[in-house]
Amino acid sequence: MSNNTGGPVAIGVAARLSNVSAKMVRHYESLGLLAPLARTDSGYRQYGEGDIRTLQFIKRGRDLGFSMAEIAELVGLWHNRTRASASVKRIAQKHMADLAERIEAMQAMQRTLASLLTHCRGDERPDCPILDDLAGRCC
Amino acid sequence: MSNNTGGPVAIGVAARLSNVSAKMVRHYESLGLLAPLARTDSGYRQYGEGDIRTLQFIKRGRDLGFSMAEIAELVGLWHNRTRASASVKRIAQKHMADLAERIEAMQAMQRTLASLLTHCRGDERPDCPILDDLAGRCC
DNA sequence: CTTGACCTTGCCATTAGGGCAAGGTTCAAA
DNA sequence: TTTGAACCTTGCCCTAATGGCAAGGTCAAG
Repeated sequence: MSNNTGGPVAIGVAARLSNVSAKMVRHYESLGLLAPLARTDSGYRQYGEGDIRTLQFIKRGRDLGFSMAEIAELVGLWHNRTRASASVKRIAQKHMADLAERIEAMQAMQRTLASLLTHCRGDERPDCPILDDLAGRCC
Repeated sequence: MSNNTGGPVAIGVAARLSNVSAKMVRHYESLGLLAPLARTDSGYRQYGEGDIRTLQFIKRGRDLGFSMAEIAELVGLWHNRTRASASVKRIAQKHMADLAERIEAMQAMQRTLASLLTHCRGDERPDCPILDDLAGRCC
């Protein structure tokens, strides 16, 4: 069922199957996220199905905004059959909190900018409340 | 009214007055955001009031999330008395749009994570819907 | 045998800074 | 006068995740 597609593949195929660039596939390997890879006699890396699945796992984690450090932890837990799901949940909750904090900071910027934008005519004339604010509108 | 605090100051004072690290003050100079600086005989940089105001302008721009490239444009417009406020407004609107896009991407991550988190018990047991999702829950 | 697509390693660039090191300067206190 | 602290200088390395390029080796089809 799972090895019906044949043996190991080269990096280009692994990249296409995981939707990760070959460059980043090598990078993830250098970060220790992949088990030691087989090589052909000529030095080409060989990726098995487990490697492809790990790459897909990493890709999905990146798409959800996890840092590489967090993904390294998650991959470790994924490969550890005696993990506690609490460990995974803790990482995900921390990431949620990080996201919330960053979103709030950006929303605060948005609010200030929105206010400035409503006051700026945006015409040919030089007077501009946005520049006035940046220059310290209080003085 | 404006030069009542005396002449040029050294980088540490400029840094404190603008709330920018001395390191970044030098960096902004290297980016061409400051007018050519005077130096003492011994090579110390000397900052005048205009330089301090420019540093404060940059700081405020950074706090609002503008990139250095955008700030360089804004500083140029600020120093240009014949600018059109439309040019400033265009930059600010572009930045607003960028912020909105990034916020939406992060909110999408949040939604997915929130859903996964509600399904994960987070106890001692290894089964974890979060890992299942990362591993490609469809298979 | 050639050509083109693929692979290898390695280095540089990006953003907006932080940090450290080695050395020169300034000023005030002892 | 000397000394020490606090300040300044340049320059180099580090971050996170990724793109890009270059020089060279490999493989398969024509």
